[in-house]
Amino acid sequence: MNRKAPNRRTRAKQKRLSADDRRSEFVTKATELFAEEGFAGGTRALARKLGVTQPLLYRYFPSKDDLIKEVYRKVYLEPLEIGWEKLLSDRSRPLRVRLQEFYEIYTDAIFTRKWLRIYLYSGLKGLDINRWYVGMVKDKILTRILRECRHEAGLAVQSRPSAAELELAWVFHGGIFYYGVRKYIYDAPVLEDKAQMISDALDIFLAGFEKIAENSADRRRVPIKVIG
Amino acid sequence: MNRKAPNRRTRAKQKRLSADDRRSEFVTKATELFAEEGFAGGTRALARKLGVTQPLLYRYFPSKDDLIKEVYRKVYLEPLEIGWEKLLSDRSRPLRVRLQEFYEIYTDAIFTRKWLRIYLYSGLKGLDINRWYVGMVKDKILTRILRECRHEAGLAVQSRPSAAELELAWVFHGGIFYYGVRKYIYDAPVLEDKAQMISDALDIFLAGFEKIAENSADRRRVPIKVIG
DNA sequence: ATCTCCGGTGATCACTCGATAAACTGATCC
DNA sequence: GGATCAGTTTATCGAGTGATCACCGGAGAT
Repeated sequence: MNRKAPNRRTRAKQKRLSADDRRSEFVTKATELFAEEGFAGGTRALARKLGVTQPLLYRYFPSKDDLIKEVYRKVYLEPLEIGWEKLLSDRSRPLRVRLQEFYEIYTDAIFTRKWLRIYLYSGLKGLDINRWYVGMVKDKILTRILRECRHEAGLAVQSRPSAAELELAWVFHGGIFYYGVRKYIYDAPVLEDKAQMISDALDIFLAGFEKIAENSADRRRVPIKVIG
Repeated sequence: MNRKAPNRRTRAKQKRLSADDRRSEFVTKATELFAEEGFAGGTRALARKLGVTQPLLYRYFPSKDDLIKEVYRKVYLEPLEIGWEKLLSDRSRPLRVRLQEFYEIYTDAIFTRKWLRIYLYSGLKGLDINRWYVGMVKDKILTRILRECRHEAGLAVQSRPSAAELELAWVFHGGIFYYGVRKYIYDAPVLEDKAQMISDALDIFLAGFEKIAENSADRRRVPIKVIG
C-alpha cells in the first residue's frame, strides 16, 4: 500500500503492528472466523488468519471468551449506527416511504453473511446480549412503527402497544428478517430484488394492520388513508 | 417400572438393552444433547446421559458423524408425518380454515426447543439436507398455498408461482417461523396464543395477496384497498 | 452345567484445545 | 551505541476430544 520505506525489503508478513491496530485486527478476523466456524473456531486458526502465532492473542485478550465478547459488542452495535429514530418518526414524510427506506437501510446493515451468522450463533447460546437486542428491536423499531401506524390510521396512540399488535409487527419484521436467513444462511434462492420484497411485505402489513387493530381494541374505525 | 424379577436387586442402571433399543436411545439422547450444546457436544457427555460408557457408542455408529446424520434424518423427517397434501388441497373446506388448521398442526410439530435448535444448527453448517428441507417447504407447502389462493381469488392457476408471489409466501411463512425462533431460541416473550398469532398473520396475508398478485403482472402501484 | 454370543467396560492412543512462561527482536530514547 | 520497552515467538502444560483394542460377564441355547 504505502511505500514510505522504499528500500525496505518486501516481507511476506509485515509484523509488529501497533497495539491498537493488532487488537482491532484480532476482533475483525475473529468475527469472520466465528461467523463461518461458530464460536468453536480455534485460536490457532484465528492466528493463522492474521499471520501470527497463537499465544499472541493472549497479549490482547485475557481469554478467548473476552475476545468473543468483543466480537458480540462490535456486531450487535453495528446496525445501531443508522439512527432510525428520526427516520421512522419524521411525520413530514409519508409513513409508507419512511418504512420502505428504513427497512432498506436496516437490511443493508444486517443482511450480510457475517452479521446474520454471528447473530444466530450467539442467539443459540442464549446470551443476555441477544435478549437485549431483541428487546431493543421491540422498543426502538416495532413499537415506533406501531405508533406511527396507529397515528396514520387515526387510532388513539397508546404508549405501549397491545400484545396482539406487537405480535403482528413481530411477524412482519420476522418475515423480512427470515429473507436474510434464507439468502445468507441457507444459501437458498430468493427474490433478488430486496426492495421489492420489502415493498410487498409492507403492502401486506399496512393493508392488514387496521383489521387486526380493530379486533384488539374496542373502537371502531375509519378507512385507511391512501398513500401518495 | 415392571417388576418381573421381584427378588432381583434394584440396580440404579439397568444395562444390557437390545441392540435396537440401545441404538434408538442413542439417537434420542443425542438429539437432546446436540439441541442444547450444538454438534460440538461430546460423546462422553452423551454416554453419561445414557448411563453407559463412551466406547459403547461405537458399537452402534461407526463415527460421531454417522450419529449426527441419524439425528438429522430423524429431526427433518419428523414434521413430514403430518400429511399436509390433502389438508391444504381439500377444497371442500374454506381456504382460511385449511390454512389455519395446517399452520396450527405444522407449528405444533416444529415449534419445540429441540427441533428448532437442531434445525438452526444444521442450517448454519450449510448441509444439503437443510437445502432439501427448504426446497420441500417451497414445493409442498408454499406452492400449494399459492395455488389455492389463486384459485380462491379467481386468478389463473399456473403450475409454478412467480418469483414475487413465492417471496410473498416465504415472508408470510418466515414470519410465522420466526415466532418459534423468538419463543424457543431467544426465550423472548411472545403472544402466548399461538392460534391467534396464526390467525392474525393469515388475515394479513390473505388480505394482501390479491393486491400483490395483480401488481406482479404489471408493476403499477395502486392505493391500498380499504378493508371492510 | 457348559458353551457361546453379544452388549458393555477399562485402558489407552493420537490429536486438538485454551492458556502460560520465558526467550527473542525490532524500534525508540538518551 | 547501549538501555529499555513492547510486540512476537518458541516450547510446553493439562484437560478434553474422537476413536480403537482387548477383555469381561450375563442370558439363552444345547
